[in-house]
Amino acid sequence: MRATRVIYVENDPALRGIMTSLLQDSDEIELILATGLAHEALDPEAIRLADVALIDLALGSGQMNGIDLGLAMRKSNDNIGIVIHSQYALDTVARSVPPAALIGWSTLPKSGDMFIEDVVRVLRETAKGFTSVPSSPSREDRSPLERMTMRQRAVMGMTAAGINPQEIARRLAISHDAVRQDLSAAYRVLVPDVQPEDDLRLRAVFTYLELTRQDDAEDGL
Amino acid sequence: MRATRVIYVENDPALRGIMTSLLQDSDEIELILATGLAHEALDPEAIRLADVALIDLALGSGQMNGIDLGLAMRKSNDNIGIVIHSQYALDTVARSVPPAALIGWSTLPKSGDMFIEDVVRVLRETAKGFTSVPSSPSREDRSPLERMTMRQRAVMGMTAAGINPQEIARRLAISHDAVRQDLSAAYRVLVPDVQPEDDLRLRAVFTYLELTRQDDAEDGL
DNA sequence: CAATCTCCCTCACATATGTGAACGCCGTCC
DNA sequence: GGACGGCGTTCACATATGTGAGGGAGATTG
Repeated sequence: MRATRVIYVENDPALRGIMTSLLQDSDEIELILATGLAHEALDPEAIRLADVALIDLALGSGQMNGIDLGLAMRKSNDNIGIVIHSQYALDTVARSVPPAALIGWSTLPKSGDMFIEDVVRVLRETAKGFTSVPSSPSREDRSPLERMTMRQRAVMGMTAAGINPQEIARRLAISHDAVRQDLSAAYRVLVPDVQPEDDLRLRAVFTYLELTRQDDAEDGL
Repeated sequence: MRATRVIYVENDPALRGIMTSLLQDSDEIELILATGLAHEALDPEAIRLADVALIDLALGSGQMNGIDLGLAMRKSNDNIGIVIHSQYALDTVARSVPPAALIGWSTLPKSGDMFIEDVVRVLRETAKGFTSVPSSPSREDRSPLERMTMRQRAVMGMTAAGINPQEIARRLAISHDAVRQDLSAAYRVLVPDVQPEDDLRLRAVFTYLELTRQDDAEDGL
């Protein structure tokens, strides 16, 4: 089995140095390019040779982000694997990359206790076309609050404060009908399984308060 | 007026037998459960149906006392009346029951010359929410909760639990119209100064929860 | 560009809600 | 006894509420 050829793009020189030497020590990896500059990583020749690119998500000001860089590299090599390396916000990958182009994309958290073996494994599997992007808040499994629009949240918030729909309409400068539509939509999200004995508005307010209270608690962490 | 539904808990089989037959003879009383065992009296279904419980204070060794049993029954039915029956130490009721939970509690001395009519009267009044323990608040300065009928509290309690009026009507076996009247009356007490921007039902529920939560806090004192 | 999506808006309609009015039923108080 | 007050019940009626249907603007995809 030949070594997996890797392009490595990392903004931070210290981290780049460490990872570079670790990758060079591995005989499953052939590091063909390591750089901190996006435009250096866009060398078509290198990209065509590479099996996979390990790219920092935040490449610093004045440079494109790692996702855009990965997409750009795909133009020179349809089948290059892209591993996005970041400390946080790895779910932006799932949101930013068109689903059809997502084959062969992975994310790799920058954690303090990472092992080079794991990095190597992710690189090799992504090079083979495996996709492991964290199931991001897409569609079904977003939290109820995330599944509501800004204005639906505003309307629910005011309702939960005991303000009636007409006053909400006045304060938000929208029609009474619009408020009721927002409420209705919010109910669907907050009370997905309405029981015949439920007081819909109260149930919705209770779940809403529960959810926002939980958020407050998380703010403190 | 329909018969007052009673749960009777008395340790002493002899007394229980006599009282049971006396209560059964009264057509103002419907005895739905008579037992000497606290755990039998904790049947949630019976408690929910009952208007009032007549409970011996000293239920014998190995059982909780009548006050604790009464408090426990309140967990299945917030608004059940509790009449504590005892030969002595009736003032422990006032000391043991949190003041705000004391609505609808009465004491009944076990005297040799008691008339069944008196028992019936105490049961019926306690069922209606009347409180007759040593320190009963005067009519003038009653808390909002005390200014509500027992049934209004029941209706508000269920509303605050997110149950809609038709289901409340079904569970309390009263008409939908009656529920709405009770709600309306409760709103007047709980939200004395309605602002034009208020959502009346939500405001009332919030004050109600506030008031009953205060009761919970006093439990810890 | 056309096809979708998403959000927002309006309209219509079936119910639900809040409340005044009026009556019946007890108890209480002269 | 009669007047009275509180509670429960029912009725009527003006609004409020919840939701389906459908249309429009703007962004995204193919």
